[in-house]
Amino acid sequence: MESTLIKISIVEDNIYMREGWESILDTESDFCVIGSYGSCEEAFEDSSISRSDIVLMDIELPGMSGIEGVSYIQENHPGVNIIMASVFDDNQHVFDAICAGAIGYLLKKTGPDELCDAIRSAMEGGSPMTPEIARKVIRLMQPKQTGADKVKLSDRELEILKELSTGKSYQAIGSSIFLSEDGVRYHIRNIYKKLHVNSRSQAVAKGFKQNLI
Amino acid sequence: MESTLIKISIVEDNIYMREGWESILDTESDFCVIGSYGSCEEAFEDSSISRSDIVLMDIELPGMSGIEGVSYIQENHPGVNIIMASVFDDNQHVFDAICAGAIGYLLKKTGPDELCDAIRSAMEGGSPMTPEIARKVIRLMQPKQTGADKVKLSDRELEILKELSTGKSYQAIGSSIFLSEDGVRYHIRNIYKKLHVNSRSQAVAKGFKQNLI
DNA sequence: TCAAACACTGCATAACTATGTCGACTTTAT
DNA sequence: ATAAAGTCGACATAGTTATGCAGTGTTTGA
Repeated sequence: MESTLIKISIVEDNIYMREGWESILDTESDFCVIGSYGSCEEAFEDSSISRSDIVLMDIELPGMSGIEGVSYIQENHPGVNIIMASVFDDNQHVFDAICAGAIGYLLKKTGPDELCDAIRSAMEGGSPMTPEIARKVIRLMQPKQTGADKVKLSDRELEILKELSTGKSYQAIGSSIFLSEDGVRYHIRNIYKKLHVNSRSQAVAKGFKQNLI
Repeated sequence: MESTLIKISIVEDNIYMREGWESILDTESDFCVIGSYGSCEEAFEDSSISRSDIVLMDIELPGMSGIEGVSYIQENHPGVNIIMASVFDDNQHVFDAICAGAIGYLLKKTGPDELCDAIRSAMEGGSPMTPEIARKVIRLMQPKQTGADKVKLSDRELEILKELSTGKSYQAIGSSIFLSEDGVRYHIRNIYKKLHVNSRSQAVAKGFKQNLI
């Protein structure tokens, strides 16, 4: 079912790498490389990005970085699927790229076949990643608690902690959960004790850090 | 390089499904199914989970759910890699499974070859997921902002927002960043304006929601 | 049945916060 | 060169918060 060509643009400053990709993709009958650039600035002056199905983008680029490039494309041409390619596999790069809106993340050591598979997978709604990157992504999502300082708040306390994060006063919280102002005070004291804090903002911060909110 | 057997346990209540998996895995020379159970309770009475390299676990189980099972194994036998299998591919199930500590997530429609590949990939540090699940995971990580209400805080404001989340008073913040109490007041006013809030806890909450902190 | 733990209510107060207003200096853009 | 925007210092004050102490009623377990 290769009825339509997959239109691809490439942004990569290393000319050998770029030409390597081009020749790999050009030999596939269902791919069509419609743009090839050495920097984001160069790419964004042209219109082929907006017509692309897939953009293959390097992270380390002179001038505007690949991460910034992803944000730009996301803003201006949502719908274009961006696959990042990098020699880096550290958490920060992966995290930044994904948060900026990339839907896939490959390492440059990825072989020709895997590259082609990745592009087809991205077109079919997948998110191509090397297995190691996938594991990293999973680890990034998992709450990184030691388990030692894990805290159990009661349902009532959780309810009130959520209200706290909305900035309500004792009185306002009281009326929204049908409890006296002093009742709210009582629970907030206990929340503070359990979380080892002594202010609303600290409690909210801990709540977020521990995925309670 | 199949020098060592990969030890696998299965937790799945549907007997046909379970026996299907067993027979698939048994035909592979590098796999060894060391335990097979219809529920978490049954599995945890035995010792084979702790000796497993991989646990293949259903999400929908009678009694203790697969999600709870993952948490239990994580607590008691960290190091055991758990792959969830489910007919569900909705965000909540995927998210819960991953947060509980699963390192892979397959749909039950996954074929025999993919199942075997997934297990080998998990052993090599990967995170097996169907392409659709991978996309879901990526989407879960991406901040879901409309872009309209996206806010830019200055470096100074960000610095102070972080201090706010630690519960410091105006005075304390002032001395830690070498600014007068009133200077801190000035910035906090502006943070409130930009974030459309009027309390510290609200500001901190928004800061977390928008990944500013 | 006694104690202990929990879930509140009530009250008091020092400390802190949110917010308005005025003025000064610096940087950036036009 | 003038305006606009951003960063700060000062002062005032109503309103809110953090926290201590003292009760009351209910549930749970020994």
